Amino acid sequence: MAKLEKRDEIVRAALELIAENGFHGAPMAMIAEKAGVGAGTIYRYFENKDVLINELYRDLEQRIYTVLMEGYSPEKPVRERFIHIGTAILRYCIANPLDFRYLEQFHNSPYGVVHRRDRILGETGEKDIYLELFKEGLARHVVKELPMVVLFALAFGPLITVARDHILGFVVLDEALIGEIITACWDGVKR
Amino acid sequence: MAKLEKRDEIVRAALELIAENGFHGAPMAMIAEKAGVGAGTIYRYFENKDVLINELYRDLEQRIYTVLMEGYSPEKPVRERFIHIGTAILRYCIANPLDFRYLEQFHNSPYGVVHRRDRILGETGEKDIYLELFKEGLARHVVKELPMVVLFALAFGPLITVARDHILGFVVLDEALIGEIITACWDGVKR
Amino acid sequence: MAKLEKRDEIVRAALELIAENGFHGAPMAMIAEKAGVGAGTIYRYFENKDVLINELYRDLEQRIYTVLMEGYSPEKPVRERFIHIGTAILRYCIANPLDFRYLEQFHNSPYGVVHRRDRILGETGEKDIYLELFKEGLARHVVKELPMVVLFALAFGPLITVARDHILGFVVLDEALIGEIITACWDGVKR
Amino acid sequence: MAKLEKRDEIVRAALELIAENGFHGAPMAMIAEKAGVGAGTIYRYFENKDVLINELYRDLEQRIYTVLMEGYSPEKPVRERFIHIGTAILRYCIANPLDFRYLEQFHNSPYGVVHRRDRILGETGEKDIYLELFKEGLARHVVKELPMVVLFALAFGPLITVARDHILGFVVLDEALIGEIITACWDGVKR
DNA sequence: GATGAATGAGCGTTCATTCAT
DNA sequence: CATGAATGAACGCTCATTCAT
Repeated sequence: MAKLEKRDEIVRAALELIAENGFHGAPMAMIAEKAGVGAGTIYRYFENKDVLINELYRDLEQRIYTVLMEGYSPEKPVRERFIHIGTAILRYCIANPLDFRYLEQFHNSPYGVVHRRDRILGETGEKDIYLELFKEGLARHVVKELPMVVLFALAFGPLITVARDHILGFVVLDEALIGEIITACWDGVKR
Repeated sequence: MAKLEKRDEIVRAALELIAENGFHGAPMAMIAEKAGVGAGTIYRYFENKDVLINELYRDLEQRIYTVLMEGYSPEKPVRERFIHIGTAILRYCIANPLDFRYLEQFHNSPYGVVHRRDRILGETGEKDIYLELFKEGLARHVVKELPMVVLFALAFGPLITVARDHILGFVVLDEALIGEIITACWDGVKR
Repeated sequence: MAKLEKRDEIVRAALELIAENGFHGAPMAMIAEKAGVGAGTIYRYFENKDVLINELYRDLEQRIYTVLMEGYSPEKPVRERFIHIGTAILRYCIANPLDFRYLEQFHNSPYGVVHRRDRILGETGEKDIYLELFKEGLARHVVKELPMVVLFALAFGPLITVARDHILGFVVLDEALIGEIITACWDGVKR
Repeated sequence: MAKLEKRDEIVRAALELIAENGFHGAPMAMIAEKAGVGAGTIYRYFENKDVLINELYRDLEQRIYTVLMEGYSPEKPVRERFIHIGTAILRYCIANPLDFRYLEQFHNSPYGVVHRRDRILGETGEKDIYLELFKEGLARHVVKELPMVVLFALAFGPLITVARDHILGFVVLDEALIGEIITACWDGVKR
């Protein structure tokens, strides 16, 4: 097994276990077993469990960013781009429930708070697409004049909630419904 | 210290520690110390940690329900009632950040999932106001024809996100902004 | 409730709980509840749990001694007296399984060892009947010339084992079988 | 320390502490300390305390069975075989007092009851030698016509009692006395 | 005298991390 | 390098005992 393969196996195992059982439901020994490596080996790739959790998050964020950007054209109107991203996010969560569950575990934990606090200055990641989008929307007077953080909440908040409800089986999101949801979010954001 | 005082002290300590550090950042011994009681004493009031967590949640839910219902008039139009509740929720979260953090910890955990699943059949609690409200809104054709769960998400999702952002200091919610946010949520929900 | 009644209630409750669940299966609080007294009250009658356990044992021993002596005539032949006592012991164990279970718990525990060690000098209690009986048996040359302790083992050992087996339901002891067992024990002891 | 050595050290420490102080006088931490290992290490070899206790019992039973069978010839007369086994048991108990004390602790505890109940159907282990022996004895009309359980009691009960008395120092069993005791047991059992 | 709420030491067990092989 | 056995601090919880009422 090559070095990168091994790291990958560890990350995959950690993702799955943490997504399904939360942070305490994923002891290092269990991650190691699932990854097919020795328990000590994990520590060659990640200084400790915290680092593993944070790097896994960063990996995931990067992966999602790439997906969201597929077919994204900055020339299109704000509304269309908004719908593109929202739809992509929802589709991704539905197609990758483990990723979504992991992100939730992460955001709702001390890790998430620290992460957010770090973001406050140098914003990076998927939020930035929204940032750019909303900046343009504000300039063109097509979105409401609200703080960026609020616009983000109006656009993103409902998506998280429905994605969770879908994964837990409380609602079934098909393409039609996804479309309606994103439109409704746009209604909340648009001027 | 009277009997009820002691129970209260335990609940307060648990709330604070769990809100700030999550469930595993709040060992029973630490809760006991913060509450100023012996470790064993907690078990006179709560059968075990799970029970403590669930009762604390129920207490909180009850308290919030009472606040939300203050000044609520079922005769008023759907829109007005929607705004009343949304505003009350946001104000509560801002005024009681520990309560809000606790609710988040709870909802994003196995406890929360069980709780939600229980709700699906015999719905009870504060959500029911929304339920009733949206049912009427659907009957009067003033809200979008979407599954109840989705309407909840559109109405509630952004509130959670902005409340968290406020508590973390990413935005300052004043009365004016609260009003604008709730109105925007209504835009997302209304037909 | 009179003072002696209360003591009695405590002893009865302790006997039952310890007999059925062993020493750890009988917390002081549970004994108190079953006895219908406050937990602290037990400590007015018994200095601590060890004392309670030992006094309970002494009570039991006394009670059994009395029963064994019923209809016992020191003038009768050694063999007849042997059979009288053996039969009485077995009947008692069958009729009072809780007492028997308690005695077993006691003997097989640090308490029992201490108790036996205390006995080594000033022997007292039910064993003494045997002691006297065997002394006479030796003098009259009707029992084997073996150390007293060994005679005791030959006479008493099988009774304990069958009593336990009866209580656990592995054999049913009726009067006929009891007679055969005691006779067999006599065969072991007699010259 | 090799792997098997460590398991052995744990078993030895547990045997000694439990034999001397009973099950609750032998906390895992104390066993670990006596064995010269960390507390967590025990759990690499035994799933939990119950498993440790049961495996230790099984080890012991196996060891004793081997000793009892040394020089045992199934062709010899019933009486001779009875004496062989009885003598071997008594010698073993005297030579290995800790083993004997452990067995007593085990038999007089919930573990022992479960074990006995298991035996009642599919009998296995050292008792079976007696079983076979007594079956033959009954067929040849050399032992009394009593239930198997009672024959066991007559043969085995006194041995337990004298072994305990020897260990506690109430009697000194030399080879001559052992011979007399076993003969006396045979007197109890034989027709 | 009687009570039972309060205590905290001690239990069995888990798991992130280390380090000899 | 990779390993996984070993570690021990920390956890949730119990219960004999005390003491204010």
